[in-house]
Amino acid sequence: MVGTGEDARRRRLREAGLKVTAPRLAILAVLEEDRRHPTAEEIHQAIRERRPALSLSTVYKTLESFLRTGLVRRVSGGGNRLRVDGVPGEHDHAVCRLCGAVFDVDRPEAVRAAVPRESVAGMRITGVRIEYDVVCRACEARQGRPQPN
Amino acid sequence: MVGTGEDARRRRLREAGLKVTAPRLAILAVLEEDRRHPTAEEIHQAIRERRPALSLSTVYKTLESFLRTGLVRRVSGGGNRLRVDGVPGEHDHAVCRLCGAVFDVDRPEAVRAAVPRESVAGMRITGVRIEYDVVCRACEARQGRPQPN
DNA sequence: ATTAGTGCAAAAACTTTGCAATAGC
DNA sequence: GCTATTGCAAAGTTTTTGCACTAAT
Repeated sequence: MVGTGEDARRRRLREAGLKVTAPRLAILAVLEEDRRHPTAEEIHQAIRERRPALSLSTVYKTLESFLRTGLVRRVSGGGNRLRVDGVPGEHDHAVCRLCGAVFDVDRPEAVRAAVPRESVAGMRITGVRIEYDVVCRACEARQGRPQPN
Repeated sequence: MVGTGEDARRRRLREAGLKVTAPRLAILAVLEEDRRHPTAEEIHQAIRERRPALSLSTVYKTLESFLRTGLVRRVSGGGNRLRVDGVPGEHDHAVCRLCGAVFDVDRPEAVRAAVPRESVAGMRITGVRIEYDVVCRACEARQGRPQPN
């Protein structure tokens, strides 16, 4: 187990070679708690309630450093906005093609076993992302009036 | 075989319920020929050489209609820019984490067999996207070595 | 003490929209 | 002829940048 408290967050940051700062701890905490894979803007909003000083630009810079050091991975999610997944562990995502919501789904053992991990087409693999396009339940229910996108 | 000539393109458009127009044929042709999964801007540039009137806004509108009718599928590619794949057939993508280049890779039989196709977490699947994060050869050569992570 | 990280404002990049003109069916 | 599609310009979003300041190591 990795642990979910602030201590664990400090450790994760240090291990990634990043300085431990309040914005980073806060962003990491939001990513752990909010499993909807919030956009930069959403993270910013969530933290601003308690820390009004946090700037959106810091959120972007922080996500960039998290991405660069592998602390989080990118998720396509809805539209073209930046979304990341901060929860470690091999799992995949289902993205609603109508509303853009992102859901965690776990990776079946058979898939785990079959997917290449070392290299593909002669290039070294540093990560594998599997995404399912779906229509989520809320949108399925709302289907009478499909949303233009 | 699907065919790669203009006739085939006309047919694909009609079957998707879209009117056959010059911009659409041109965009479809670029997507077939340029396997780098060009961004909207790149498609625009490529076509402008021969058809200066084409507007970037038409490229976006067209890609949106292709996406909506399933003529192309979305690829995450580098950054958050819109990139699509217009080549039918089940294949996946390797995305260079440094330069954002996208390469087609085929889906091994074992993966094909293992990946869920019907539903996931109770939601109906309409498509599955598998993406490998890699460092492409050009970047590997340019950087000395990929970033440890 | 050093250097990475932050916040602000401004700029850049990317995408969408409104509308009149045009072309496909 | 009717309607979808186009092209342009303008507006809207999202992300990046420069820089002076602050805080972590």
